[in-house]
Amino acid sequence: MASSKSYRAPVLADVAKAAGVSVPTVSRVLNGTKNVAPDLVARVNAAVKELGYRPNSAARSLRLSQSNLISIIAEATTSSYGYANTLRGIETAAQQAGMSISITILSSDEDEAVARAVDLALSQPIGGAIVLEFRAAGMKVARALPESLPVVAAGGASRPPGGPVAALIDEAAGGRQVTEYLLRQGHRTVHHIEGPTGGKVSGRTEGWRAALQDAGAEVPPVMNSEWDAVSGYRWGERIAGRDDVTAVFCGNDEIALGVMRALADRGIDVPGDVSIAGFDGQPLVSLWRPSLTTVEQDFEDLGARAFNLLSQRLQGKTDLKSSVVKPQLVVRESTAPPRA
Amino acid sequence: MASSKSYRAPVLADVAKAAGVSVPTVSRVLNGTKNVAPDLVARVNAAVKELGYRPNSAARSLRLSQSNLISIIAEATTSSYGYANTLRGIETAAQQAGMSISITILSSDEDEAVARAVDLALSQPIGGAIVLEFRAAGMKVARALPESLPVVAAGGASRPPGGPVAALIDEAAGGRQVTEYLLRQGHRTVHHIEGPTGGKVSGRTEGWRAALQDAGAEVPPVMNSEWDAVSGYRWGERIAGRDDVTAVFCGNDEIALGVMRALADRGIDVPGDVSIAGFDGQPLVSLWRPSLTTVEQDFEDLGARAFNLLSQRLQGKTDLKSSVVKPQLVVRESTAPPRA
DNA sequence: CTGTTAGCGCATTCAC
DNA sequence: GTGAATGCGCTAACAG
Repeated sequence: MASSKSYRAPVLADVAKAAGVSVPTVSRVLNGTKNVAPDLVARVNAAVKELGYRPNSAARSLRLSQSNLISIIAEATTSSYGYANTLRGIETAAQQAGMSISITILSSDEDEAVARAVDLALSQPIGGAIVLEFRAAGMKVARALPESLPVVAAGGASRPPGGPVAALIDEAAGGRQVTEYLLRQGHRTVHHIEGPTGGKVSGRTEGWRAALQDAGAEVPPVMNSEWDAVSGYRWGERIAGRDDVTAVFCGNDEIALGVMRALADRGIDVPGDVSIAGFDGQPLVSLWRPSLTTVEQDFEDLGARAFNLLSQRLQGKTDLKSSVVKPQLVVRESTAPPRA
Repeated sequence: MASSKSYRAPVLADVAKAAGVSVPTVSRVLNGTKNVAPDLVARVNAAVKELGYRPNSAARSLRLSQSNLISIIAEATTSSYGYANTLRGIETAAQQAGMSISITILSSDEDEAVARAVDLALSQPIGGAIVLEFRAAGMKVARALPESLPVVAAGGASRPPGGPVAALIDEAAGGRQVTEYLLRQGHRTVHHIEGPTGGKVSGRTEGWRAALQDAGAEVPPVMNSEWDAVSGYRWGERIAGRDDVTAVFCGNDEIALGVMRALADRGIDVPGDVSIAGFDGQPLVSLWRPSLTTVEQDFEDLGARAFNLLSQRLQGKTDLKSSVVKPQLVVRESTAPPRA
């Protein structure tokens, strides 16, 4: 293989010379244009393989002013689960389509950070972008991107109209499912610990509230937490002292685990004294004791849908509808009817 | 802003015209070349801002035959923790250096999958690559990449000489630490559940074995598992029946959690009857009951080091030494002296 | 200090 | 069918 001292990657001209044809002919063969004599095709292909030729994508992008690189712009998340899996979903779908992905992480939702991230993303020859938005700030990014760039959003937030097309998780449905389930178990009401929503109303919270209202149950004040388990633990400590709380729907699995640990440390039984439910469906929560009832989300599917949407936009389709993934309630040991 | 019907991104010529100078002058201003009259600099900068000019990176890459895009090639992992955090470490470091990352996931370690992944990575104008190798197959990728491309490896595996420079986690030290600690607690020996190693000997296993041998302790047969918790659970079921097992060092946290759950389901007390230790240091394991003793690894640091190594190679430095991250034992509730 | 010229690798006109 | 010429946007060399 390549082992000469100063190695220069072969270009079309090298292939053309090796095959004894002209540069355009090689180009035609490589791009599948018809009207090339079969024997020339064979000679060109042989030369390509012989030299290990690879098209120079910079030149290609320049010439065609299009690219098979798409950018993913994502908020930094402490919880890696949803993020990593959505990414995997996008990457897998992109790979099948022969496209590459680049990723840019947003360090915060401040304007300056947004601008820097957008600059960086745009510093590559990208054909489109996917904005990953599980928390806030995604809209800011979408707005900062040039209008000429195809953009798709992916995430759980309920979206105001007018934004880019999106692949969404129907979080409201998930919040409703788990709340209705807990009410059905006989709880008078369900408390809710919410993660930081960045000003917007979380779909999880919407669904929870709607379910309570529909059932005529009291809607207790929302408890505000960070997304991590330590914050959940702190809420667990507070809940431990209250006997009006019999069921808690937590904004994500980490919070739920933190709450459960705090309750356990204080000798409060889950689900005997309090039922706890999470949101996300991280694989590990099924091993917990008690294993966690939670709302599972198929993040890989979400990622795949986002890519497919973008892919269609890239092909010029314009009347795209947002794609919605339904989360699914998984009942485990951490929830039960209230103590009689 | 841009809202005309057919929008064409401004190019240098547009800026030049707007500023009333020539194209190269604009280029000089943008690239910080000295020897440009201050008033021209000002006019150019104004025009740039006015038009919202962004350099076309495809043209730039083509002209300079270099790129500020680097590719990360990673094996698909079920556990997202180490992967996601290493990625974040790389991305953060890259972002500070003004570079972008693209990522390609290896679907398997078969030759064909490797070739496809390499092709895809190389289909972008990348300046270098980082191969993420926590399991096997990384060397295959490194070999398939052109020799002219700067490559750095990152991961935990002990590396045969001759490969690319690498940022490494000293897994052997971690395995040794945890094993020595358990022996010090009074265990006669320490059992070990190993993940799939893809033919190589895991550093974790090496360190474990060395520690036992140094202490003159018996070296029990290694138990082979997958990396996931369910596989761990199965080993837990088997261990539950054995009273010669008093301490188990698991290849990762997932396995450890699986083992603990299996033991708990059978009424076996951890750490009273058996001590369990993990490897990785996922944040959630501190919330477990009992909380898990484990070997923490700083994956973000690993990623940052890998990028820095690559960055230096990109700047032409050639005598680079691999960089080693020391993992750290964190003792929690899941380990204790054996029952007397 | 500034503008003119040239060419990176490729795909696409256009002649033949 | 095929080859010769052109230009995508940019920067490095050259002249002035």
